[in-house]
Amino acid sequence: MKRSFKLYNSMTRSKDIFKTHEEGKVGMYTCGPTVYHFAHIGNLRSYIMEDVLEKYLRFYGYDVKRVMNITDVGHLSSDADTGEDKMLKGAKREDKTVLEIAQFYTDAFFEDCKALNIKRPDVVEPATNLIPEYIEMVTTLLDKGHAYEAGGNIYFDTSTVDKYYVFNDHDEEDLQVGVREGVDQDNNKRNKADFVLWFTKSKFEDQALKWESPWGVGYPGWHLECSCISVKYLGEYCDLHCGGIDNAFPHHTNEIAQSEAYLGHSWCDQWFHVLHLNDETGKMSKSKGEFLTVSLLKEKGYNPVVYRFFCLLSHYRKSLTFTFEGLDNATVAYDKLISKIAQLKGGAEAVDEAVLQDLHNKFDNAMCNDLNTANGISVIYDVLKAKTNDETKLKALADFDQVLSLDLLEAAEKFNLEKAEKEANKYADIPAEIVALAEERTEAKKAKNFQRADEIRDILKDKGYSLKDTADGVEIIKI
RNA sequence: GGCGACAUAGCCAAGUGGUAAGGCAGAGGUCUGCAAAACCUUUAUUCCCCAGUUCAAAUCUGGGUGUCGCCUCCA
Repeated sequence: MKRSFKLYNSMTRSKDIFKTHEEGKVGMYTCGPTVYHFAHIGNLRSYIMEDVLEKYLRFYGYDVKRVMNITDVGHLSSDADTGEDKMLKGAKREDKTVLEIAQFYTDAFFEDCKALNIKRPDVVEPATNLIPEYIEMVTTLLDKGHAYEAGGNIYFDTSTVDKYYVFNDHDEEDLQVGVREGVDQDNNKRNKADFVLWFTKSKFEDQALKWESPWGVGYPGWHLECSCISVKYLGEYCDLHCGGIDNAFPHHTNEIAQSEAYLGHSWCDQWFHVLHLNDETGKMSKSKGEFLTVSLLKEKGYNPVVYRFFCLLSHYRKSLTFTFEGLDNATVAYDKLISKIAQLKGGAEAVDEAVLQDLHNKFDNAMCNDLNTANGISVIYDVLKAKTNDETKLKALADFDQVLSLDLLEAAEKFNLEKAEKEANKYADIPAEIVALAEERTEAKKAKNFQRADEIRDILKDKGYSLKDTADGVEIIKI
């Protein structure tokens, strides 16, 4: 019997049984990055968890179509006249054109994803590719009376939808405008929560990207792209929409309002939000200046996959504090895990199907309970401890790794290769004199002349080498 | 000011009414001359605090406290 997949839904605020509009098929939308700078590892936490979600849906048996946008235009820090365009800011910072910036950071983003074993979505669409679709949506919203023109811009009128605050019980009066520094009130708005669909009166003299529209030359507002890209590739119904928790309001709230107003029916009922990665000072944020990237982790000698492991060790719906101590902890745990897997010898025996099924169920049980990756990982330890043959264990690990993507088998194989190579060249960089002494010590040990053995160890220590007896002989380490 | 989430050992973390998973670190042991590695065993009478419901609460309810997030940069 197939287990039902329970997933927390931010819209209902409860763990619900996952459902789709079309049997067996999932249309999944992910809010992609704004490509004005490198992604930091906090951004990537969301993409890692969404990747696990996507892979689990496939593991479960769904046919998944996943769509992601790339925000390369229109993401302003505010609708008011002081708002900055993030892309433009990035371009200025690096003395490049907006398009160069977009291309560079899009490529960088997918490189980071690759390092973290995040699969590229089936469809990746830059926002600037769908201008005609945006114009069509805004036109329809104006025709239906959901939008209005004021002060040169087109706004969405949030008072025209039945329920605007879908994720929380905000009271319009209690919303504070300008909580953040640098955000001012826009007096063109009829309601506090109204948002811009299309800018025609460009606030930026040097705005690089502008398009003709029925309302004059301008550019789209930020929220429009996700609605249009989703409708274009997934049709009128989106089964599952993902993103970081900070996007729930206003971004996702606005997407829902405009999409439903445009389509005339409900659009997406299931929302998956990943909580933030914090550092010791709070939320990790690009605007604070310093932020951690994948390449920085690599520079410091960390394996990016270990960061993925670190993320999977905790639940996506809990904020996670990043510390290097925590990452070190994860590194040790990961390396131990890999060295244990490396000792498994496959191929000799037949897979024990009953045990394999049992392990599979255990893993599936953890994952179908709101994607409990921490429990999923502890099933890896269950596999290693299971009373069964190595072939069955390897099969089970390969099974889980379709979802976890922790390189369990690949890293183990690499571990063994490196071990063999190290064994073959173990004395390559060691002077012959030292090797001779080490061998003499081994002989002394065999002859139970421990005094001489320790003496040689001391001599070698003075010369800058330490000895470690291993199962395969003696290892000489340069200090 | 409003809205929301979270609080479990030295650290990370699971747990969704039936008597506290797992990992890291620590302790003890086995094995090796000693180390190291490996393996085995062990580590929370109690889950932020105070009431309440119940035969039974980390789990449910009410009230506190603390931390974090959102309220037009963010994932």
